[in-house]
This record gives sequence, structure tokens and C-alpha cells, in this order.
Amino acid sequence: MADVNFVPRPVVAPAAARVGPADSAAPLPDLDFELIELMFFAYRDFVAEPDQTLAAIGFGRAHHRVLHFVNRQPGLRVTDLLETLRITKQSLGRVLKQLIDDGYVEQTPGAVDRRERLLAPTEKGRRLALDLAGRQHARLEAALADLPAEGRDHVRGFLSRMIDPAPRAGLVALDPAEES
Amino acid sequence: MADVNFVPRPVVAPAAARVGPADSAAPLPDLDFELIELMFFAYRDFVAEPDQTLAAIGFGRAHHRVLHFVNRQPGLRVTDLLETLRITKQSLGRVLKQLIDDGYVEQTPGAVDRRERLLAPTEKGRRLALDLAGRQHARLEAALADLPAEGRDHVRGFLSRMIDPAPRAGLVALDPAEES
DNA sequence: CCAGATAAGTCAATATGGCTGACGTAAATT
DNA sequence: AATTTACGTCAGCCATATTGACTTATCTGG
Repeated sequence: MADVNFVPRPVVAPAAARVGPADSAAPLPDLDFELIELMFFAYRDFVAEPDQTLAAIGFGRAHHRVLHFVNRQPGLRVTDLLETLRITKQSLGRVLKQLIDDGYVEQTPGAVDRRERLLAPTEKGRRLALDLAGRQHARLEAALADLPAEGRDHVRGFLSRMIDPAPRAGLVALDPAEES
Repeated sequence: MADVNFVPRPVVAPAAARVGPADSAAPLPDLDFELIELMFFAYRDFVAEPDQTLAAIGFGRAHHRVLHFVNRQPGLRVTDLLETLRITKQSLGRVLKQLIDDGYVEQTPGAVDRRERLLAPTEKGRRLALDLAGRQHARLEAALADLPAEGRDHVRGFLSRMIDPAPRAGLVALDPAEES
């Protein structure tokens, strides 16, 4: 067990067999390199399919992320999106403009605060977002299919705990020296 | 259950509460958006820490990947690395050159095939690779800590099955029409 | 032994998606 | 009335990826 389905790399040959003296016998620390690599390969293949679909219509991964969250939370503000994605206004501006110009996302002024531009997917945008999400969902489902019921919760819990807690917006300003 | 530790987004307000008419009641297909987002946030935070360390010495994520696999399989060839990372020779070239120039990676001509340049980390390279891997390992361990013994296997199996099978190098040339 | 394949490196151009810094404008808040 | 906030935009920089073309050294099969 432990390397259940591990196929990613070419694994051409033991590699170390090609070097002569490089067998430096330094006791490698007990790190789970394999799990680290699983994260890398899993994420890479997780986004590969959407990437292809997007490339065909002149979009990239950045457009996907924006469209995804706009579709998930219609009516969200630009600022919300910036915080969610943790990118700058300028970076967002570029891709958002394209999404709007190409008719995937709509902007409407906020009803209560008219400075806000609330974002929502158009029907076209919703279709694309759901198409992309559908592929990713299918892949996730396939990977979860063999697991027992608790397995799904384990995976979900694991991923949740890999996430840094959201930076508490207001409360950070306190200088530790000020504590006295 | 199901949203065990889900904290990522700012979640400023229900969002839909700000739009008036946008409640288009279209029956959203039954996709696990939350899990899709967990993948996104988990991976983002998984690489964030290494990214910071690397930025301090003028390296980026690309250097991390190269150094990681060189450290993992000392003596591997440039070609192996290209296949593992699925990038082009030119992309690799730039990054690899920097790693060599800065003394993190060494090249030695293959003993049997002298065209090959076998890659191995220097002591300095090994230290950096292990430092980065150590942080990622710690984060993974923390996320796995709460799980029961089988939980770890579930996570591992899930990630493994998220990976596309390696393209069988030689066997692809067969045109289906040629089958007859 | 030589022709051709292979391993690696390199030059040049291009695209994407991040970033900083500096401004501008409209609307809300104090 | 002054300030802050939400958003947009111009300009430039950097990292990382791409394609295409070419060179050099070396290995391998006929």
C-alpha cells in the first residue's frame, strides 16, 4: 500500500544506477516526498482539462478563476473577488474586461451603494462555467468513487486543513510591542 | 459535516442579497463547487510558503520544481526532467542554468552515454530542497493529523487517482484506422 | 565507417499573468 | 466641505511558459 496508483513520472531507470559515486549515503530526513509530488501532479492534471477548453476560446486559467467565482456568487463586488483571488486590481482588470467584452460576465451598479459594480455571469458565462466545473467535478468524483463513505470526508477535511485561515481583516493592526 | 473547516473566502455578505432581480432560480446542476474550490485554495496555500522562501533568493516556483526532482532522483537526465515537468527544453534551460550558476545543481557527463548531462543537487542544493520539502511536509502532516489511520490512505488514493496515467511513450503512434 | 538519430544547448520572438506606482472619477461618509 | 472608498486605467517590469530554427557532440545501426 501507500503508493496505490502512483504512475506519474517516466521512471526511466533507477537513475542513481547511472551515476557512479553519487551514492552519498547521507541519511535523508523522513519526509513524505511522494505525497508532496502527488499534490503537484494531482493539481496539474486537475486544471489541465479546463486549460485546454479555455485556450480554444482565447482564455487562460485566470479567466477561469474569475468566471468560477462570479458564477458561484452572482452579485459579488470587485473587491470581494480581489480578496478571494488575492491578486491586484490591475491583474483582475485585464481578465475581467475580456470576460465582460466577450459577453461572459455582466456588471450592474449596486442598488444601495452605486459605486459598486456587482458581477454576475451571463447565460453564456454560466454555460461555460458549468462546463468547466462539470469536467472538474467528474474528475473529482472518479477519484473519490473507490473510497468508502468516510473517505470523502477525510479528503474534504484534509483539503480544508491545508488552507490558511483567512486573514482577519480588521484585527491585525496591533503591534505586539504595544501589548505591555 | 461536509464543510468541515471551510474558511477561505471573505464571505462579506450573502452577495445575492445585494442584487435584486438576479435570483434567476435556474436549477443549478448538482456539482460539488465547494470541493473544486478546496482544491484551488489548498494548492495555493501549499505552494505559498516555498514561494516566499524562494523569492528571497531570487528564485521562483519553476526553480523549486526543478530542484525538487533533481534532489529526489539524483543522476537523472535533462530529458527525464522535461518529461516529468512537461515543459519545453527552453523553459527548463533558463531555470536550470540559474540553479547551476548559483551552485544548487551540478552536472556530470554520463558515464555510459557521454551526451547525457546527469543532474544532481550540491550540498547547498540539497539543503534548500529539504528546507522547502520540510515546510510542505509539515503542512501536509498537520492537515493529516486529525485523520484516522485509513484517512491517510484515502487521501493518498484520492490524489493518485486524480493523476492522468503517464502517456505510454512508444505505443501512441497507432492510428485507430490502422487497426483492422 | 558513415548516415542518421538522439541529448543537450542556444537564439529569437511571443503570450500570459502576475506585480508596482501613479492617477482619475464618482459616490459615500464624516 | 473634506476625506475615504470602489473602481478603472495608463505605463512599465518580471517570471514563466510557448514555438521554431539551428548547432554541437555523441551514439548506433546498417
